[in-house]
Amino acid sequence: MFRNLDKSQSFPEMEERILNLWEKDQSFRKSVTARPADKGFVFNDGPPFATGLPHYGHLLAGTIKDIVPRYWTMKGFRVERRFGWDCHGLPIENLIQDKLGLHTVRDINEYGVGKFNEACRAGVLTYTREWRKTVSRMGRWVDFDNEYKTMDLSFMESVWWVFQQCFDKGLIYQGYRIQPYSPALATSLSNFEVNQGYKDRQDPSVTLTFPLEPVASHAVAPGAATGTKTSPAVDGGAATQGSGPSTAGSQHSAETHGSGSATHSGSSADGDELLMVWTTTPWTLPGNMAIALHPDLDYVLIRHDGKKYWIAEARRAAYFKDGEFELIDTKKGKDLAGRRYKPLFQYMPYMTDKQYTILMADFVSADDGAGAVHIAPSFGEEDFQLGQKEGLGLFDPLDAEGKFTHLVPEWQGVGAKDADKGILHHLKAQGRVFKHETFVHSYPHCWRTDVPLLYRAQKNWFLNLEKEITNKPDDGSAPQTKTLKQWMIDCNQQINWVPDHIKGGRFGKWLEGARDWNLSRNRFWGTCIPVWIADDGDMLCVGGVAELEALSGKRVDDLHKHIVDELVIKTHDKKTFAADGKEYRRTPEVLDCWFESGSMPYAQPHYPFENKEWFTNNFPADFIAEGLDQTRGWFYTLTVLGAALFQKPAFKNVIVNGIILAEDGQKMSKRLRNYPDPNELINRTSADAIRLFMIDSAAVKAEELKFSETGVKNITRAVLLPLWNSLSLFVTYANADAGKGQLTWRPGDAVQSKNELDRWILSDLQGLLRKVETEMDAYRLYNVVPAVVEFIDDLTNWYIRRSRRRFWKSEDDQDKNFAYATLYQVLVDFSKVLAPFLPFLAEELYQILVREFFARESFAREPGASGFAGSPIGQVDVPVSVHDERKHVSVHLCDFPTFDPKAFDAELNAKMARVREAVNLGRSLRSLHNIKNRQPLREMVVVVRSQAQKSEMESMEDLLREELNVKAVKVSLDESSLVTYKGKANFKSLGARLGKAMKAVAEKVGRLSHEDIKSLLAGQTLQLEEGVLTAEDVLVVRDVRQGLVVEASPNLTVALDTSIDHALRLEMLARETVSKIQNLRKDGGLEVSDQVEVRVKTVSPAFREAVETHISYISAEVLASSLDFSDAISEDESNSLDVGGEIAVFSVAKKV
RNA sequence: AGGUCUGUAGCUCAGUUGGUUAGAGCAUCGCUCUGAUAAGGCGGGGGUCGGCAGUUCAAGUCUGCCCAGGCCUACCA
Repeated sequence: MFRNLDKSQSFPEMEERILNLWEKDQSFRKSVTARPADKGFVFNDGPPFATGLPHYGHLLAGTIKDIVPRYWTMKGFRVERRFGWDCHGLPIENLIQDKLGLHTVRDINEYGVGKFNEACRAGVLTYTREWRKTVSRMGRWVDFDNEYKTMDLSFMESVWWVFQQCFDKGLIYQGYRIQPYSPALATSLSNFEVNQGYKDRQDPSVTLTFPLEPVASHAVAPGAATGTKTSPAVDGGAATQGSGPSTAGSQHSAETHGSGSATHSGSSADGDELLMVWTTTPWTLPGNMAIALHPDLDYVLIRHDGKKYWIAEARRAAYFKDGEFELIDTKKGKDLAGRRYKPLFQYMPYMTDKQYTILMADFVSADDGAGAVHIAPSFGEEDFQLGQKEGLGLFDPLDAEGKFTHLVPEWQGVGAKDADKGILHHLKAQGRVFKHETFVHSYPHCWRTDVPLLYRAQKNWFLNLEKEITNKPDDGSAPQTKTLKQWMIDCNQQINWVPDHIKGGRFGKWLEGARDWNLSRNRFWGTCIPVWIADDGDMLCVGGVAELEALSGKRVDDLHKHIVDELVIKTHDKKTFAADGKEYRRTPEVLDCWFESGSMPYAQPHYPFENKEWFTNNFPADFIAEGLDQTRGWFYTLTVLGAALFQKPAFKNVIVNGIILAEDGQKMSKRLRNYPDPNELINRTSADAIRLFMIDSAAVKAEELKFSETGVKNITRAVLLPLWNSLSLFVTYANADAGKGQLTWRPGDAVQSKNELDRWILSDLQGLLRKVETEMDAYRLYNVVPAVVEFIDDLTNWYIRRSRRRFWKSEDDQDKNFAYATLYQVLVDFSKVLAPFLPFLAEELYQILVREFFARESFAREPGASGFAGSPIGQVDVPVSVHDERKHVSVHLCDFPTFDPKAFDAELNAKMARVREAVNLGRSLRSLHNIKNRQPLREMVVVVRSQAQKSEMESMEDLLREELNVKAVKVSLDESSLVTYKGKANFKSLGARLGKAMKAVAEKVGRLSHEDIKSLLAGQTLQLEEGVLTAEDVLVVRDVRQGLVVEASPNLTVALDTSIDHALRLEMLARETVSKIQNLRKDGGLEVSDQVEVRVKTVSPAFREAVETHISYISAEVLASSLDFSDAISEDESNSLDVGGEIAVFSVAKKV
């Protein structure tokens, strides 16, 4: 006996039950430990932030992260899955800041870093319970009990080790980078924060003029003109290299103001040339150090209003109308290189000969402005790069709050942006402003305080991607030396990306353009940069707790900032062991928390402090799955550190999922409420359906998915319900037949059916299996659902449809045994195939068909219990604890079925496909000619294309007769009487051969006669001017001959004889009668096996004759013990039948 | 602004090394079947394959430019 299915049960309820079962049985743990420890499949889970609730994006990624490990578990691998939590970083710091009312970095420092950090620690896991609930409810098996957290001591210790590895390889350095800086918060911001604050603002748009020094003096004796300044330049340059602009500034403030008119003395004929320069940030002008031109752009010197201006030729028209100027000279940018100009201000120390000269830069364009760029290396990315290249040094006259310092006395104490006006006013007075406008552009603002950001050079810790690394191949091959970046690019080539285009596209391009990674953040709650620095600049990098304890002499059980900042390392002379007085203090920054995420493969197993051997065998990971937004995030940081430490990729396979949008195509938004709450939807529809819906979409190949509830419902209808109905049919009949006890088949018996239909569905299942294996091995999840849907269609709409009578009223017990054995086998195997995708429904199938059944069997074998055959119909209540030890407790502990070539029969599949095509053509014919299926027809003709197909089709004659309700099937090879042939050129075969003659031949082929094509089909050839035609070169088009009921496809031609005589009409009425009585049985709530007494009232002679003629057929079909005519039947809408005006009224009563 | 992905039926998407009647599912309309009933089947309508140019005997498919949308990146002065 199988458990009788509860018709009113919902899928979500079933899922809840399965969750309890898994919990009770410890199925997840068993599924892991049942597989050998030395056959691991490593899955790494990217840790989410628990500062918010899980949304559909997480559910999608979570589903992928569940399906793939479940699949490989069933393939025999041990797949450990530990959940992880990302604990550090700005999201939690911001939350806590809001909670505590701390607005700025200064506020936090005053509040106390220790208290602040402890508040972060206490608040970071707020939503973990909700996460666990939702993730589990979706059916995801992941270990929450052994979760890892990035704030764990062991995790942070491994991160230190990773940092130390990089440090020891010389990859870590300190340097400047231009960063967005919030003057209000006195801190630099991350890109993420910057992107939140873009908005339009008005800024000045100013064109300035810079007088050039005479070319002669410069060209003849460049040293002479500037000779007096050579020595301070060297000093200044050296100073700025190491310790920044402020010290340099204070040393030179007085003596360097002289460049103006004094050096401009030799005002020659050319001395009045003015270079036009455009800027939108006047506040950066006190930091101007040079002007950049593009070497290959043309610049023109023109005279206007008595003055001479240099401007990019392409920009000239934007400033000077035709006819209002006189062209004096044209030069390439490179011909102006090195010329000196008169600076606007004299605040800056003199640091290098290149200061206040024209430099060459490729980034200069003539798209707008004047084709000349003002360079302030402290205040712009490109300015900084150029400054580095040319050795300009830095000059940043702003304090921590973005206000000018004493270095710029006129505006001392004024905020940078606020100084724009004053600076412009000053320059106008000096006659240096050619044009002053205002324009609106998108500019980033501080997302917390709304003030415009400044871009300025900040000192940071970097990972050097250009540093060379030599690997240590473990396969004995020769070591190779490449830059870290090149290693990253090479490692990427070894990764299997799904979809493939990410490898060379988005990710590959990003790698090629990658720049040194800024690792430091001036924040509080994170893993600290483990570098201690002495007053003389000497650095110690600490790589673990034991090391820190040894160096500091203190016990350490937490590595957070407020703890380790207190630890001062005092060193000793290596010879005398006397304290040498050097004190090392930790550099204040914490690490970018992406560094922690990228360290996850090492930090989760606490490598190398623990699990050393395991790690050696299990790196890189086999599989990860994350969203497209991780290209610059986790995918990148994993790759950088994998390449830096081991010159290997950190993962072998990755599935990249796309963004989930709301049904309306908009982003999902809590405010707009344009999507259903995930938990509510799961409880309304089912996790299985949601899983399958998400997997059956482009979202598993990095494209976006419009989440639609209709889509989820469609999955329920296309997959869950048909499967459930199939199970229901099987259980219903198996239980009914079990009560009768005449069948020899028992669940678990091998299928030995000779029935072609049985062999076909088993073969078809093998085809599915092979497809699923192929796609899963390639991580193409999106190809699985279509194959599953197709199989379900084969199963329900052909196998079960065709087999229904075999279960229902087969007189052949042997064939019935075959049918049960086959359907049982198919359902059990199918449940295993579906298990990774539909973990709940697959489990329910398995529990009902296998585990519960065998539990009852063994229960029934106990004294006093009855066996399978003798059990009463109905559910036998067996405690779950009683089960057959030979059977796995869960489908997820089973092995994934392996493809069996012996059971796969491609020819049989093709044959069945042809028969189904014949049936479809026949159905189509009936439909087109308005002939109901219940009307039997005399004959159908099937024309096939080969002798082999003829005998094949003949062997399926019974099936065709039954399916199409025809009395006889004639299979033929000659269709001449049914269709006429026309030809169409086969471009594929002819095109390559004929080339340009193609068009002419195509036309000739179109004009070929019926006979021409017939002879081609018979194997002859046709001679044309352009060449010889064979059957292959012509696609045959079949035109149905007038007046015939014929349908043709390339493979088959089907004709129906539609003449209906009296006998056929009676048969039709008999079938209508059966159908009507069956419906009345159903409406009357009768059991499938109930006997009935039927009475009929009719005045129609045709009906009377039909019932009398086919009384035994009708009685047998409807299980009627009696069938009588009677006039004493009260008629209503429901019990009367009207076929073409012939009317009958029925009464159906259960036989007592 | 740059990079990248996407654009095919009302909707969601397939579409092989270029080959001539461009497919499927859903939706819709019509017909139909059924002791699997939260169903099932058959058929109809519905397309200038985002646009323009090019290569070719032949372009949804290849190339170039443009348009639209998404994502990532980005204050080019």
